[in-house]
Amino acid sequence: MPELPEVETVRRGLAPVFEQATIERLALNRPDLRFPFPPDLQERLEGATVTHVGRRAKYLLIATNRGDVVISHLGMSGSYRIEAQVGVTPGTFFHERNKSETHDHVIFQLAAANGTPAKIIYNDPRRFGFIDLARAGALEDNRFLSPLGLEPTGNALSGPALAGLLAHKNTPLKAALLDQRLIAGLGNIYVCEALWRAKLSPRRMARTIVKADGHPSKRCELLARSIRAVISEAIEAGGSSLKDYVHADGSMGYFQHSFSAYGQEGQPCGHELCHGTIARIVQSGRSTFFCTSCQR
DNA sequence: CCTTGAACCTGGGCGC
DNA sequence: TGCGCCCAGGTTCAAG
Repeated sequence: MPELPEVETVRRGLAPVFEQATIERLALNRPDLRFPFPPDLQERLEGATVTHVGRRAKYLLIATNRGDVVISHLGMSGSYRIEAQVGVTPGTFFHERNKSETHDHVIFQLAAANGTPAKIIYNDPRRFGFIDLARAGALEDNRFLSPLGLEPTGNALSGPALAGLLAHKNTPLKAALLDQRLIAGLGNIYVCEALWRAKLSPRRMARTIVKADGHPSKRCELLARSIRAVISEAIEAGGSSLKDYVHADGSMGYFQHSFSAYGQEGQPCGHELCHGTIARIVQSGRSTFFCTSCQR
């Protein structure tokens, strides 16, 4: 599910509830997700107050007043939801488990501060997500965060910067853009969308959009712009809600209605004057959608 | 070091 | 209704 725009949308949904709230209790309903939970996760979080909910690439960063930072990755199917606890009847002790609750793995029970008490619940059917814990001053040393490349938000991802990243890459563009060590935050959807916008084939070797002197080609400049644009537009739209994915507040993102390539197999290419059709191929085991006519 | 492919999981959709 | 197969937003690890 979650690529950078979805994680940013989750961050924006969680921040108002999480920030300034004290974690009264942290419930772990199993010993691990993709990896075991840090052994001291509960003792370091219970009683701590959340000071900030941030994001790096596809990672949520939940900082506390004790100098700890929870590093949360949502894998393919992870999601957070908020449950305000109002009108809980003391006699109601039986609650039929619905389907989604069977994959509630982590529950942050927040203390009632200046409002109603709430729970923030991490749910993840496939359990590809994971949680790590680091000291705020040592995030650069974290095994998950330290290898990450450029954030595709803001202006860091310029044409020349992208050329520098791709100059010696002997992989198809698709694989290069998915490599989190180069650009951090893109996933299968937004790579397909960015390549479609830049009219570049996902099969093209990455280094071929860099000129011999190391300067970016026109297409490389366009690709950098396309990546920044598709990411910022998706964030504006509240991310994409595929399948059953919804935001922390239960609402749906709507960027999926703007897909030009991803999932559009057999549809006509939307580029002006192009009469091509969107095709689906498999690259390194994953679906790629692109126009075989205009994407070169 | 570089690149590719399998593995990790569950659930939904489809054809039979 | 059930079974088997394919597919899904990501990452790590082993092997070439």
